[in-house]
Amino acid sequence: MEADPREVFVSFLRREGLHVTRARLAVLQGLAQLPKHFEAAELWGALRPRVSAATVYRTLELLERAGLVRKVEFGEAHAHYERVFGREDHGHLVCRRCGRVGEFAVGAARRAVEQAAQALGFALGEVVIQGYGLCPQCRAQEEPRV
Amino acid sequence: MEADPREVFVSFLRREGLHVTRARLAVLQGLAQLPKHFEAAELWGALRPRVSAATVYRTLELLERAGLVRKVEFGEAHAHYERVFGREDHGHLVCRRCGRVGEFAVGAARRAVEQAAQALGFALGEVVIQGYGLCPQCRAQEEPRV
DNA sequence: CTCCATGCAAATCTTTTGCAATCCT
DNA sequence: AGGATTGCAAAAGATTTGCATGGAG
Repeated sequence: MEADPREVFVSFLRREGLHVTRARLAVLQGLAQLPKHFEAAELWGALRPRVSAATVYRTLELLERAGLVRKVEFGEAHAHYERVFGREDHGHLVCRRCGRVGEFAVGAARRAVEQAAQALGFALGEVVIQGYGLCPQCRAQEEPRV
Repeated sequence: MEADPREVFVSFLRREGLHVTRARLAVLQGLAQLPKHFEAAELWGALRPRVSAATVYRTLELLERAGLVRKVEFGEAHAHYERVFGREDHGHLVCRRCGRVGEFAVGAARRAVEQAAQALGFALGEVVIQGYGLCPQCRAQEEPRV
């Protein structure tokens, strides 16, 4: 089922009584042309027709609510975003040196969190699982021989 | 072994050829009087003798390198920090409404991440596992009856 | 004595907001 | 028409940095 992102977004907007505007669609389309992970500034710079930064942020929030985008923190000063057109369930391995991001499945890990949430009485929503370290490339460069 | 935090910090500073100053010790001591999780501003406000905000940030970075503090992101605009005097291994459950934070052990979950890191060739360092949702209190308030 | 560290204030940077003009429905 | 949305520029916050003065080794 999980239809075309545009469908999803438009439905979302209608449902919320919001307008389907050119700026909003431009942002949505911009997403498709960027790597899966991106920063607000990158998206802003890639848009055509141009959309103001303010609107980009405003729209990112809507896309998040619509379930098409996820905000992720990689330990840097600014936020990163992740396209979520296909609702996978995965964690991130972030390279501390070059920022490269790898993904992996989190089946077991997620279950552990769900269990903990239940024990503490939390109604669990999103789960974030991230590992920080050195990617293979930077690792090789780092230890030329130890 | 894992001695007194002050010992750890002083050793760290010596090892790095840095000075053991009054401001640095004040920050370290301030940590002990705050809840386990705190924000830079809270720490800054609690210090006596007074230490400038700039120095608080500079010192937090040193404490992080010394392994006494961990920077954590709870999805808010500003960073949060966590005291790590006893190197536990845990994840966080963050309430989206009130910000309350619960902790839980992450044995199995961590192993899953280690396994993924190995598969991808990452040299794994820190692992962050966080769940977002509603704490019991906010949950009760949220669904007065659905 | 020589650097390192601190404070202060200014500078950065990202994200948010007020408001008048403009666009959907 | 009528409320929602946009762009612009200013505001807001958190964190960082330059630089002269004071402090640790």
